[in-house]
Amino acid sequence: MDRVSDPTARLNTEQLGAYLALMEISSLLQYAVDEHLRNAGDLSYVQFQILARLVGAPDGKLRMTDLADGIVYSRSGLTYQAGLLAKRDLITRAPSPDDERSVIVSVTDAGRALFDHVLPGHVDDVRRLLFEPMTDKDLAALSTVLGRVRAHMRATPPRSAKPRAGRNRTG
Amino acid sequence: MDRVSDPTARLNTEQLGAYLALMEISSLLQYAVDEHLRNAGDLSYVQFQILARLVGAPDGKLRMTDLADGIVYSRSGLTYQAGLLAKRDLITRAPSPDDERSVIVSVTDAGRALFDHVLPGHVDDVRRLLFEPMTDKDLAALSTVLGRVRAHMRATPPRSAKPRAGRNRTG
DNA sequence: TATTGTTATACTCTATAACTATA
DNA sequence: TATAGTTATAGAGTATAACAATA
Repeated sequence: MDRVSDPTARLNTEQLGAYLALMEISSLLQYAVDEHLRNAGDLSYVQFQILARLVGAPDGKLRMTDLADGIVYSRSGLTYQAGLLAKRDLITRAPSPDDERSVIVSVTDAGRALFDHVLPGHVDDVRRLLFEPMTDKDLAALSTVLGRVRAHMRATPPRSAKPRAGRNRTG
Repeated sequence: MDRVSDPTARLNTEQLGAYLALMEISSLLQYAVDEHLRNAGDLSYVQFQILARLVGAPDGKLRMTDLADGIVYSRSGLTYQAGLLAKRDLITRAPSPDDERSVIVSVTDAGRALFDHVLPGHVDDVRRLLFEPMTDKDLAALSTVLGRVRAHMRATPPRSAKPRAGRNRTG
């Protein structure tokens, strides 16, 4: 009985609808965006995110660890994706001078060029699919809610709270 | 110049933020929900969706094609997932009497039982992560916007409009 | 010919564990 | 010991194309 939320509670009709709509929208959007990135630059969404972070970083450099944070991956998954990008000379990797354990990832000119090449279509997809049907009020409302939810999720025990014993969530 | 949307347009700061928040939220939610379904019932999200549709269908029966619609898959992907569910006796498959080409999928009692077993924790995850931080007004606003966006996406040329010649989306 | 579905196959991605090297 | 990252490996999921059968 030390649960924060009550597992016997239901979702009301409006909640259920919103949940399903959210998942459908993000799924369709992801699909569309993925396909565009693949066609336009042979990039997966994850690879695009890596490039985006690097392009937005000071000097176009970040440590592997910094890249991993927020991109959901395991470190080995990031190594794999970074390996693909490096093979195409879109990024380079070099040991950090400060901490020899760390690896500094840098976008190359080719990486920036590809990112710039792909970005307009990406943005266009998002605008066309997601924002086109919204009014300014819609956008403002959406921003408010999503911001709140994101903050809540980030503060919520990081996915599954494994350390806790006796997780009987389905009883 | 026959584009509906202008590819040179940018996303403003608020749009970009909302887009990133949406993707982060759905990603985290998907991750959490996926993990729960896996732990509680050894089900992937897709398998859960298949069961959910069947449970909600008249007589617990649907054709493969009906199942495929909306679940983003290729038909072979659906066959694969249905195969996994059938192997566990959670569904059965039989040729349709009406149209011998079609396959009718039915939930078994075991399938219903597993779905019922897993549902409360699933719902609880969604409520805890997504709806807990929302006010009633938030929910109402979100529903409105998402509903509009979903309708727009469904009406929009089904992902990538391949039939169109000369798709230069990244120029 | 078009539709429904399966199968074979190849590929991508992800996760785990073992490992190296530095702090 | 803890941290940063890689590698090996195995498994899940997906897509494509070829196929069979029915409409």
